[in-house]
Amino acid sequence: MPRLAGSSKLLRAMNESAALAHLLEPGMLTRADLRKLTALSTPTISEVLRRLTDAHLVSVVGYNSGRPGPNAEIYAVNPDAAYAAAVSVRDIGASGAPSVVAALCDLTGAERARIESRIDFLHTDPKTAMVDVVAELRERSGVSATRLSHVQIGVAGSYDGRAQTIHHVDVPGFGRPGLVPEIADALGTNVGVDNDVNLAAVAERRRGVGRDADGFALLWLSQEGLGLAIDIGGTLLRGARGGAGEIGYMPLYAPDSTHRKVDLQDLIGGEAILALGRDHGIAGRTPLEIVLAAAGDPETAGEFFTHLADRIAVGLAAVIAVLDPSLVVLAGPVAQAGGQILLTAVTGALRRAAPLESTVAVTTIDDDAVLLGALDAGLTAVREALIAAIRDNQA
Amino acid sequence: MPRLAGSSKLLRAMNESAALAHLLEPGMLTRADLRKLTALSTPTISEVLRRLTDAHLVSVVGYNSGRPGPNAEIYAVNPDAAYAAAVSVRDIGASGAPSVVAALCDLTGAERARIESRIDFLHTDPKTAMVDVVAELRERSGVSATRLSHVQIGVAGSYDGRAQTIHHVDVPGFGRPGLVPEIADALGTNVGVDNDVNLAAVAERRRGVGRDADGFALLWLSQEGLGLAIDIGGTLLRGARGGAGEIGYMPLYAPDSTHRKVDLQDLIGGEAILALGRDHGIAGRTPLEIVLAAAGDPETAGEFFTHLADRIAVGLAAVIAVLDPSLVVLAGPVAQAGGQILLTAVTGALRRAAPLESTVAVTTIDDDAVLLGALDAGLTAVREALIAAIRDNQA
DNA sequence: TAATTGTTAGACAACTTGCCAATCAGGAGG
DNA sequence: CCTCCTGATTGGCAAGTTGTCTAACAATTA
Repeated sequence: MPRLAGSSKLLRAMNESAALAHLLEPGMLTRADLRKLTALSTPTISEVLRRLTDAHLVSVVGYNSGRPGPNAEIYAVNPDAAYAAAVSVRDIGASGAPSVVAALCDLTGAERARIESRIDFLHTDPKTAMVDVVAELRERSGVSATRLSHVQIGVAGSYDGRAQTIHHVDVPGFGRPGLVPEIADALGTNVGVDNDVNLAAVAERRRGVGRDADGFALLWLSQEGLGLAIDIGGTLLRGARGGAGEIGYMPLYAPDSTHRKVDLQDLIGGEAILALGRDHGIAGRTPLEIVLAAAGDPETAGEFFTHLADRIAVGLAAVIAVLDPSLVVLAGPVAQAGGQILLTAVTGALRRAAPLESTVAVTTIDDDAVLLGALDAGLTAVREALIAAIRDNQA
Repeated sequence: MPRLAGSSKLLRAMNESAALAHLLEPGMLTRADLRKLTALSTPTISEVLRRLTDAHLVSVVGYNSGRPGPNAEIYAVNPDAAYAAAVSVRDIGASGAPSVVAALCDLTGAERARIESRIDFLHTDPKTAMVDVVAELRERSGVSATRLSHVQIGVAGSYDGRAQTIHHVDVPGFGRPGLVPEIADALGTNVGVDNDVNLAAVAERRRGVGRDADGFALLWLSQEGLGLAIDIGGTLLRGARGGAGEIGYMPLYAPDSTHRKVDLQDLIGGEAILALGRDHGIAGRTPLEIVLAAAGDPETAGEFFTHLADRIAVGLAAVIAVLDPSLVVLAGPVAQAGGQILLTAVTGALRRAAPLESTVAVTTIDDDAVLLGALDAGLTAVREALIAAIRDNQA
């Protein structure tokens, strides 16, 4: 595919990139390992490593012992070569949960700082909020501004990468056109924005049940709403204007037009779960409380989850018919609360409703999936930037 | 991305590949053109072209005149360097239309032969049928077996590339596991199989309204059934088992459970169109006849197409919610018969039903879209094989 | 002693720069 | 109108540069 042409300089750049790439996917590698991985000769590997260490990108972290001969040097990427930060922004809601969660990690992915705070975006400008949060992250972890190369923002809304604008956001101020470039400018780093559900899918791909899947669809059920993320071989499907997966607005077919227009949000959104809970006599003020209560009450649980699963299957059947994913992941606070009971219910409902069989699973991520996914996304952005920089600076 | 490493041989291979790739996307190029495209120096370009001509992959096709200096040689890819064939297989049906349409083209895409025939697969083994058809194509065009490097088969069914098996086929015999490798073995070429709708989308991408789209969804409405193809930046989304886009089986939500289970096929499949025609008093024995009759009868047409469009919008709304395509293409014989009237009706219906706005268009391909798409797909396979062969033979 | 690590030296392959001859278009002069 | 000169372009050749590979070697450890 890459119809790339060039001279020996390109060759060197490629070889360095390849070595760095192998060292980045968490590897403590000796020269011999790299020789096998890249099929380069010993002198070349030595030269490449010399350059990378000179650039402070990799360093010797240990020595291999126990085998005949000199102890081989073990190389690893320098954790402090670059950092990535992630900020997860969500609507405050009634729950009083923190509206901003942020973290910073080094090049190996180790988390160095985390902040949770309640910012009222009705009275705070998004740009200054982002700048302040990132500044505090840097302060707490002692990271200089120059070494922080990417900030990944996650927000509930669809991000139009072409227009660099966030659509369908509930959080005040974030819909303003031109905001993202402004933030990038103020931060002095690269800034990525993505849908929160998409970022949760990134986390699921790297650390969750999606690790070995060649693709999956992730249905996110939260207090506020629902969303879908589509992972195809590790890359996310975003759609023309970032609107892919906005299935909350998916209209449902009603044969007799006397019914008012129904969409999927009406079926499995927060309000719908509240109503469904009431119908089954389950107490709870929020959707999450209801699902938790149902999961803890085996008697009524079955009925409740069967009905909920039938509704979920309505949406998933359409998704499966269109995408044929090998795996469907249920995630988000509500789905996580439903746990195994919900999983078996949905599996059964899908077997009845969907023509193609897909494996269904519940997320295995306990931590804040959106934040972790944002960290992961930021990290890969940093790594690709490093590799590309090496490829270009010398070409 | 390609963390490729190597030595000078790789470099030469890459440069030759790059030059060939530029010559393949239909280009009559001089050395100077290639210099600008590849950023290589004159001696290198000369050497590369010398090798490519020695391999009979490219040749001088003319001379550039009118400018000062010697007339520059114009190079182009040798049309006879390799050939691709395409076979479109469809169920015979009641129409008596040919069940097999096949064509063969050279490396530039020029069609050299085309065959239409009626093969009754109840009494003919698919393998021998394919071999015979390809043999006749070769005979008519005078192409030797060694130069035919790829045969692309299109069939109404989902192809599982991993298991190399065709699922959900109506044509007898084609569902047999192991058939595709057998055909490839008998033909002695590479064989690709794909869904007919997917191939129509390939044609739409290369020669139709999808040419400049960064992605589109193509809804195929034919006499027999319906299908969806999803193009994302030029690559087709096939799903885990090739089942992506099988929206005929997409179940529709019926609020009151007294209704029997309805799927999209029941709404806009052939039978449904027949029934809809009857309801509107439109005569016709086949769905195509009905739509043609409706399109020719302005009085009842409006009503008919409005109702049909409403139903189409039901399916498309789900697709749009999941994928957010920038363009939706209506294709297939039925959609083509509906033409502009259907287009405006669907556009209106979608504006009412779908939350995201997508442009809708009708296919602009008059010829057999599936066959043309199969040719295109086969051609790109041949080209990529050529490029890869150059890249590998010398690496 | 044998195996392994990492360095050094020389050879090889491929690309680039710089130079040169050959070629063609256009304009000036006879 | 014909001829010749100028300028631009094409393509080839030689020398130089860059980068990798093979091979030999010193050093180290079980």
